[in-house]
Amino acid sequence: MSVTQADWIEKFEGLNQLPAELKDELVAGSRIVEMKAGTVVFSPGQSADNLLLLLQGTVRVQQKSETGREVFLYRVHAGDSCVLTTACMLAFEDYAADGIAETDIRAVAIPRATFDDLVGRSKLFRQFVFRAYSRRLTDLFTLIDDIVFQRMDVRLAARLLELAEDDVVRATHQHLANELGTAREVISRTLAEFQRRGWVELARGEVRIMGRAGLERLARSAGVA
Amino acid sequence: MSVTQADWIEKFEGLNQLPAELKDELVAGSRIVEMKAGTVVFSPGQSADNLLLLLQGTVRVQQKSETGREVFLYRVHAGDSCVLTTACMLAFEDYAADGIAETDIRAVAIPRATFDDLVGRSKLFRQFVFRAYSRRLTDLFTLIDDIVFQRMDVRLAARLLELAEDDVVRATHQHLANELGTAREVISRTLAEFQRRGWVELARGEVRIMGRAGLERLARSAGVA
DNA sequence: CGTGTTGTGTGACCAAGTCACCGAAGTCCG
DNA sequence: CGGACTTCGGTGACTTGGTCACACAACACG
Repeated sequence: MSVTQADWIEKFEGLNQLPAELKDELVAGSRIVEMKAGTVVFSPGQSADNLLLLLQGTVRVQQKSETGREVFLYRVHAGDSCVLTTACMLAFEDYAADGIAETDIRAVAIPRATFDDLVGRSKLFRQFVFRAYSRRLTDLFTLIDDIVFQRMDVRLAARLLELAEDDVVRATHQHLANELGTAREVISRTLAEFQRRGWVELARGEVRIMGRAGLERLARSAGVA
Repeated sequence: MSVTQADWIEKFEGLNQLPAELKDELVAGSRIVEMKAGTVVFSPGQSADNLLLLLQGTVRVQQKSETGREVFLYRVHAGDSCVLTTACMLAFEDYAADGIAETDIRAVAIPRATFDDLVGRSKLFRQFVFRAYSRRLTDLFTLIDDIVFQRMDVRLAARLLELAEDDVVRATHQHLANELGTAREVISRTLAEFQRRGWVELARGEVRIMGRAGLERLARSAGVA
């Protein structure tokens, strides 16, 4: 098992340059966890005792609004910035968002003690943590920017391209609406318009992309003055 | 001078409990800076070499959108969370927002080296930094929530109450529009409505609050189901 | 006292969110 | 198979918010 254990650390740019001694400590002090799709990975009120690094799957981070609706905040993919509960770890005060596994996931759980120790001892590890953190912040900035200034059709086009696998997006209109923080009807109407233009074909629970070109042109028409 | 220098550290809950030795190092390794109202405190592309702790005044943090307009992100007050450029310090990649002094300000500048050293050595200092950071995050979450779900009149009412000094808000409609990420016309219309209800009186460049009660009731009607 | 400049008011129009409701497509049984 | 139920998508009427164009009032300054 120690082979697979030692393995994951190399996947994280920023961690793979740690001195061997710290790598060992990190590997020894953490364990690998698996969760089913749909699991609530973390939620407000539940203090996070572990920092999670996502190895496989995706986690959706959202906030339940006071009005009961949800706001999609960001999505954590395996491999990219990956630090999931940094915020959660650091949040001594309540963390307002919760995270839900969208797929089955595998992650490395680093206990708070190990985490804190490493932050204290390694400049590289600090950089890793801080960088992930600041990426989250910039993501939120651009999200706000999008929400405030971007037209829905543009945002939807972009999101469809992001979510597509083999030019197919498996999601109900309601799901898409949640992702973009809007109403189902708006999505339905916009998709209908896309269909009218021949860019997509619609079926229950899925959107087939027929003309990437059109969607891409619209999506890129973002900040064009 | 060392008296006033040593003084500021006590103002920050979280720092004032540091062991004397580290306090000395922090004081020795930092300096106090002053800036005029209107100064750009930090901006994208300009790597922040100092962590700033705000002692006096307020700084407005905003993002210039690609479309040229501005989004107000948050405001840093002296005394409260205070960590201004944490994000900036940590942002090895580009920090997308910029900060502008709204008033004349005084701040403590902690060079990156000192900062990093302290983060490495003191658990308390780490907590201080992380807590400030997570507060920023939660602020952004609630901001997003507001933008997506809250009506403009509610948000405007709340903001007026926040900004009022002696029941007077000195700001043009354009300023208020920027704060809330909306258009001037919307503010004008909403204020006109408030005036019709006898809650405010309008004059060029200022809003006088005549009936706090009404505004407060509206502002609190937030997440009421 | 004219002449810009800046702040505010207004109407027309479009984009987006809300509400109410319907029908179509799946699901689950007996 | 057929009916009952649930989920998903479509649609029209209406409200709120954002955009555009333009008029005018308040101030600033020579």
